[in-house]
Amino acid sequence: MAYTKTIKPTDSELEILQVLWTKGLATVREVHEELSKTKDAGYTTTLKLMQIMHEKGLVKRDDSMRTHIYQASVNKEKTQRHLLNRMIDNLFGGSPTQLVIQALGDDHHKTSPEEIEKIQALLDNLKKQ
Amino acid sequence: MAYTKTIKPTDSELEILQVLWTKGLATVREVHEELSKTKDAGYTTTLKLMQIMHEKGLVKRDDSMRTHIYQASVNKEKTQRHLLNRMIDNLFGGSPTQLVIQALGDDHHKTSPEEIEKIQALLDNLKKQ
DNA sequence: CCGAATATACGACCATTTTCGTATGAAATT
DNA sequence: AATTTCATACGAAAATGGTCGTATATTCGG
Repeated sequence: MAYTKTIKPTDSELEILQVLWTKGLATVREVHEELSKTKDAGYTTTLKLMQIMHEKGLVKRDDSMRTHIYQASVNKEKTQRHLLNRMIDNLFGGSPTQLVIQALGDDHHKTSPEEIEKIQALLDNLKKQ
Repeated sequence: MAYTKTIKPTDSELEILQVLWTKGLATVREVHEELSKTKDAGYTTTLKLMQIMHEKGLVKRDDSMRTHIYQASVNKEKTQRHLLNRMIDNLFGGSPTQLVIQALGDDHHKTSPEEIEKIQALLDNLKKQ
């Protein structure tokens, strides 16, 4: 579908998608409660945001009841890869390797030995193909 | 310095920074020519953008001559890591491993065997520390 | 059955980003 | 010297994102 070409959720939309990806189905109130833990915005703000996301096709909703039920309509992994590709092109000159190097060689999110093993296993797999 | 905390270049600013990181020093016209290859915007648009970036401290400039000479004032790698960290937190639940997995297991930018070797070497190094 | 609570819709405001037109002056061309 | 070219500065429109107030309708508790 063509929509993958144009996924460009804003930061706020991404926060909402995160919640929906975790919960699967959720009402505006549920999403809002979740966001309230880390963010400070009014209920109608969240509502409006989700309405706009619905117009854009980022979320689906069941509005057959008074309280609408939302869910993400974009796939989590696909969205992640899409935004990652954008970043690779815009910021790393098209080289995923450069991105990986920066991601791993950083001390803010330091990578544990177990995770290193995991990535190495993935690389071994990739090489065999 | 505190400025690393607030690096948040817009997409347009990032395009300009890319050019400056590559060229080192450049005039507005040079940056604009470069951008014109892939983008369609007027000269004064690029100029204005770069003036704003100067106000924000994203670029430095030598204005002792009629034609000003610009250069990036933010470090490339530092900016990359900063934006990457934002993405890790916002989109990958704080796990750089998840990001790396998505980046490598993608077929749009496929990773060559040489690059895999390079990453593996990096990982071996990381493990030793 | 009535008031309080809760849900959606919608319009409007404000800040930021991106866009460009135009003014002005310096330099180069003829 | 006059004209064209090219550079910066600046103002302001247009687009976008985020915020919320208020109107209206539905549901629920007493």
